[in-house]
Amino acid sequence: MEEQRLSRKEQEKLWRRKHVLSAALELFSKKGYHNISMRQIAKKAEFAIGTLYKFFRNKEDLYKEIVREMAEEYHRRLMEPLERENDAIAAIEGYINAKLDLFSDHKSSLLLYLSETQSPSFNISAGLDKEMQKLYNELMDRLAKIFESAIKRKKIRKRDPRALAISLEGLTNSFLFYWLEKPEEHPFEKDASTIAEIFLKGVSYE
Amino acid sequence: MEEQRLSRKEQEKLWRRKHVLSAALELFSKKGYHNISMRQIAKKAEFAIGTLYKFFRNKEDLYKEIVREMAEEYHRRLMEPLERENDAIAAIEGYINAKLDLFSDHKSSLLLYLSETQSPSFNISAGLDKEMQKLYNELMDRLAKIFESAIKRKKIRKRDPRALAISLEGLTNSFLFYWLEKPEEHPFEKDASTIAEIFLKGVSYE
Amino acid sequence: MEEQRLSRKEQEKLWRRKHVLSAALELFSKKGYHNISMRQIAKKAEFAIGTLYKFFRNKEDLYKEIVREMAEEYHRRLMEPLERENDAIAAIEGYINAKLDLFSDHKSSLLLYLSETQSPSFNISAGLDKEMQKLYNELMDRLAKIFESAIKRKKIRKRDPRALAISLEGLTNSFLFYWLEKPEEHPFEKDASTIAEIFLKGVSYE
Amino acid sequence: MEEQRLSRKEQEKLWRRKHVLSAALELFSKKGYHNISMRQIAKKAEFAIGTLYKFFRNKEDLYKEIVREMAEEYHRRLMEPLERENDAIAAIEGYINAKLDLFSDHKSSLLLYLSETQSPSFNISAGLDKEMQKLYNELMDRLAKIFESAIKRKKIRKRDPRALAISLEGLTNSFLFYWLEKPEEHPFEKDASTIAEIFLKGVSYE
DNA sequence: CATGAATGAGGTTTCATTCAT
DNA sequence: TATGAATGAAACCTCATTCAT
Repeated sequence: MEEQRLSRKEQEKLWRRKHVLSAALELFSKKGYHNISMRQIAKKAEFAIGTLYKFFRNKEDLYKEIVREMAEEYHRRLMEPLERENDAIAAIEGYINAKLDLFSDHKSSLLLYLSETQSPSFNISAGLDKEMQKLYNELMDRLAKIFESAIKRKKIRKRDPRALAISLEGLTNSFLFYWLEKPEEHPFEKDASTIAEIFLKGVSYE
Repeated sequence: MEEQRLSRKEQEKLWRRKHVLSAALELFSKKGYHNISMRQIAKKAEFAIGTLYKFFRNKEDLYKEIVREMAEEYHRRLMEPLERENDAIAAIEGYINAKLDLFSDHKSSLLLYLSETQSPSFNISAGLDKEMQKLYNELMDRLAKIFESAIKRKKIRKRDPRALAISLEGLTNSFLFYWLEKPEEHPFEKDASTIAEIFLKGVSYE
Repeated sequence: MEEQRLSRKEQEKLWRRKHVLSAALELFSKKGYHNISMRQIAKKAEFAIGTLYKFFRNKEDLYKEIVREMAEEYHRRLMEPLERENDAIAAIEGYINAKLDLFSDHKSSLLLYLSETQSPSFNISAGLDKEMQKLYNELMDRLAKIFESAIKRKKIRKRDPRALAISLEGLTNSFLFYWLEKPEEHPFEKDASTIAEIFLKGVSYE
Repeated sequence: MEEQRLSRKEQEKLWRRKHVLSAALELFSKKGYHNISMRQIAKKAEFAIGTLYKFFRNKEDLYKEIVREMAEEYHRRLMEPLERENDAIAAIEGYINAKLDLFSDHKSSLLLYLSETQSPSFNISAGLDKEMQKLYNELMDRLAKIFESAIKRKKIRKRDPRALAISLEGLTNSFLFYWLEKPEEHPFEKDASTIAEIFLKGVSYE
């Protein structure tokens, strides 16, 4: 609807911008920010270097945009089950599933994402920290709220809801990392239910 | 004792080398490998650039050495409680405590360590991967073995020991990261016992 | 004609490349490869350093290209009279003349050329040796063949044709070097005929 | 006799100096001035770097000393037959023989020598030129004088004696270079007599 | 006196960014 | 508007030379 307002030219520009972002993401996530040059991005995106600078003020901006978009997509996909499901257990299972899907879809770009969300200290995105933190906090708050209500309804044992949220994050991350790094090993079922079971058994009332 | 064998000169050289490593660590962990120049390291270490190259073949070598030393210290400190304690529960509590101490002592350098152990794909330490993986696997194996025996002795519920090891890793990491990033917030007791309780309650019989 | 195919841009690029080569040649032949920096070449060619690297992968490549072009020109100019003239004597006289012209035109660059053809052991152009040797051998073979046929036709005394070729090389080089180093001295006529006479009287029948 | 005046210490110093020169010569003649570092020379000579600087003011000085000594030895050895022999023909044959011996003895270091004598323009030995030129001119003068007297005695045809000297230089150099670069090929007898015959037949009466 | 650790100027090379076309 | 050649700052690294021991 509202995008109708954009002229064809603006539409095209937007589309080209996306194209550049996607090319850059692929390269960055394979080799890292510092090992990819603007020339390489330009080549992959099939634009001239100068054109990239029409879309982004500089390399850092281009990078920030990638991280921002990634963060937003991830946030959207992880929030969705948490907001859709009424039942706490279902919400958590949905969340774990969404995270697993995310990891499967974006294996390599994930490292980029995590290096940004988990170690804001020495990354490129100065100034992005706050935005990212905001999204992350939203997610954690939402998780905490779900735990809080589940505790009230005696679905899970009484514990600090924030601590539970952190726990869930930790569990999912560690399993997903493990699977990411060792795609071949199968000591146990490699799907969301493994994590869900461990977490839920751990926190549930008998 | 055995270090008596080193001449004063050798001792001094070793000390100077350590001095450079420590200066570099501080810089790298604050800004990352690519954002720190040899000139900056030289300045911080109060040596001439050329001197750094007496100690390390090149920048990459210097970096690898840092990561290697860090990894070895961390491994040592985390393994220690696991090998000292006979009781599974005590071992795990000891492990969590050791990890907390580690995080407190080496806040910033830790990010360097984790960026190496957790995302070997686009880091600098080509060839260091295997060493690091070996240490990490040793740790995980040791944890798994402890869980295995605890399960046999019915101390904790039957689950895949490897999965338990991964879980513990995830839980500790997420809490410690959380505390690292938000040193001011105290939604719950910020010590090892919080994690230990969550983990152990989750996995224990009744 | 065929160069019409090159676009104006390509033409200009080629021209600029030549310009760099010529600036570098002048510097190298005055001070030698190791005593000339890329910065100096850039300055002389009135380009930024970075621009040099658009034309040549690195300093060595730039140097090799100079030597290669020089060798090819020299080869062309020296071969020409040998292939044009049917008469052995005329061919030799033509060759000596061509060499004299060459020396006059390219005084300084010649030392570069000779330091490459005559002492392939410790020069920069590893890998260029073979090419240069090939050209040089072609020339010597051609000279030898001319002598062979002249001997058959009893134009010159019977001797090993290869030895005669080497002799001619030696004579011409020594005179030309002599003239190059002492442009002012005139103990005898300073032109091709001096060498030709010495050589031909030496080898001819009566 | 006169060296008795030198104390043992001075003798030793002199001896050590020679040792350094010889080590450096070996290295320089294999790889060239710019590809050999003071460290390498120190190592080969089994001295500390600092010690080299007791003997020579700097790298260039060390190099000049090598070239100077080399030039003096060569000069001595080439002059000797020219001054010993009374007969022009014998003197020339002796000279060619001496040159051949020289080339055989000092194959590699010769390139160093020739790069200095033949292309004084871009070498390291700034200021050495004059000395070298003096020695070289002495040699050429002596050769010229011999030719002059031989012409007077009708041993060889009338020609400019200087030109004959240059010719002899050229012939010997070209053959010796040829043999140096292609030690395996034998198109003709590879000894002094080949050159002597060519030269003498070329210039002689009859 | 001999040593070699330390120095730092200066070399080569890369690459984000600009701007004339 | 899109281009990519040109730019030059700044990176890594070497090595002749010095000087405290």
